[in-house]
Amino acid sequence: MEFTTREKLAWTAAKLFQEKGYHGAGLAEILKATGLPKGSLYHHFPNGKSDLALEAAALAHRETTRIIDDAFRDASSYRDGATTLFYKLAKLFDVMGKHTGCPISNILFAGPDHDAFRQKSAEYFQAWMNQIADHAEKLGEPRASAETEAQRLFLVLQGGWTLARATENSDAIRSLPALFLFKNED
Amino acid sequence: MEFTTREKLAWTAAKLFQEKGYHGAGLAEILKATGLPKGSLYHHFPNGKSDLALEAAALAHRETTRIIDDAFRDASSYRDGATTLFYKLAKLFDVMGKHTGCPISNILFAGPDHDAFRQKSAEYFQAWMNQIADHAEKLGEPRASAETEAQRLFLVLQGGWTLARATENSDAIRSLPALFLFKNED
DNA sequence: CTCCAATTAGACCGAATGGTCTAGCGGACC
DNA sequence: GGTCCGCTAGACCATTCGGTCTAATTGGAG
Repeated sequence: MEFTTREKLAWTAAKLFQEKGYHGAGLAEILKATGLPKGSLYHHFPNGKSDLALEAAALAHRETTRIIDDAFRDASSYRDGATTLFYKLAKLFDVMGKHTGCPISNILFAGPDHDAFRQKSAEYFQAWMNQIADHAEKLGEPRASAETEAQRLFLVLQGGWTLARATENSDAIRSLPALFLFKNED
Repeated sequence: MEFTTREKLAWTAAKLFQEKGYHGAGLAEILKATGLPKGSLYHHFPNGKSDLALEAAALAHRETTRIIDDAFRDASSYRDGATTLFYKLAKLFDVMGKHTGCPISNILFAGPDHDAFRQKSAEYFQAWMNQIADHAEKLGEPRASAETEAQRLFLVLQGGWTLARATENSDAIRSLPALFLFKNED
């Protein structure tokens, strides 16, 4: 994997912020994990920690967007795609070490600039739901129903991830399809 | 409201931890909000911040337990009780200032003693789900279905609360009954 | 090779952090 | 009224925090 210095910083920060939250992860810790000196950080992110957090959140957002598209690309139905997505995310949770939370809320809810950060989180969440709704529509759901389903999926995923984190067990995420995808009309 | 010094500390800490997370809220800030000196804190909580956080989480847990019981006490059906619960929590979210997260995850996920804190969170979450399942059973649901419904309610609530926080709007919580309580079998 | 901008390197800083410690207040009890 | 003890009060401490600054290094262009 070829990472530029800037990318290395953002990825490492994203991982640590997701585990410990914005205030829980210190610059020294992030720098030590990358092996880079402080000068590099402030060269690439002139505003320091808050810039880094914003970039880390943007990175996590793009990555998640990619995972969603992957899950739905070859899906034959909305249910199929959603189930694939849950399984992909459960696997991601395991790979990340079972201690990570939702990147967006962990990075952006507790940060400084309370309002700017919070606004970004709402924007990212909405983007995910729109993206999922688009896939649902493409797979045959009427638009209104597609949007409802997308919101349901998002809500449930947040809850499942939280429970997985508390129990250190990704089964909480894997059980979501059974709980939410196969009890409803059509 | 008659508060002992210890209670005042725990309540204030709970509120600030919920808004800013364990590391986001400093002792100085908590102390300033209560008007108490540092000596009082370390008299009542010899282990300092981590003790205080544990007590704050326990407090939030008991309070939530009380709200759940209240919501289901006079309910004529599970749906009825669950709907009341969502509305009560939406109101709580508004009263708390629209910036609070789930007390348990905000206090316990990011704290020190990683494992002890995490274990407590799993314990509290499970207690809530058991409590809701008991209410569901009492209201006529078969045990297995009651447990499933309780888990569904918990997951959805976590997600709804997160979305409410991002949008600063409790409607995300108020819309949960429509999204999850009225589309299923029976 | 020379030069120059981009980047790395890390010493250094003031402020804030969680935590310790001693002094003293004030009510209960004899 | 004196003494004792639970609690309040806040000065003080070492450490860590995010952030700044200057010097060394690197790599490409001429």
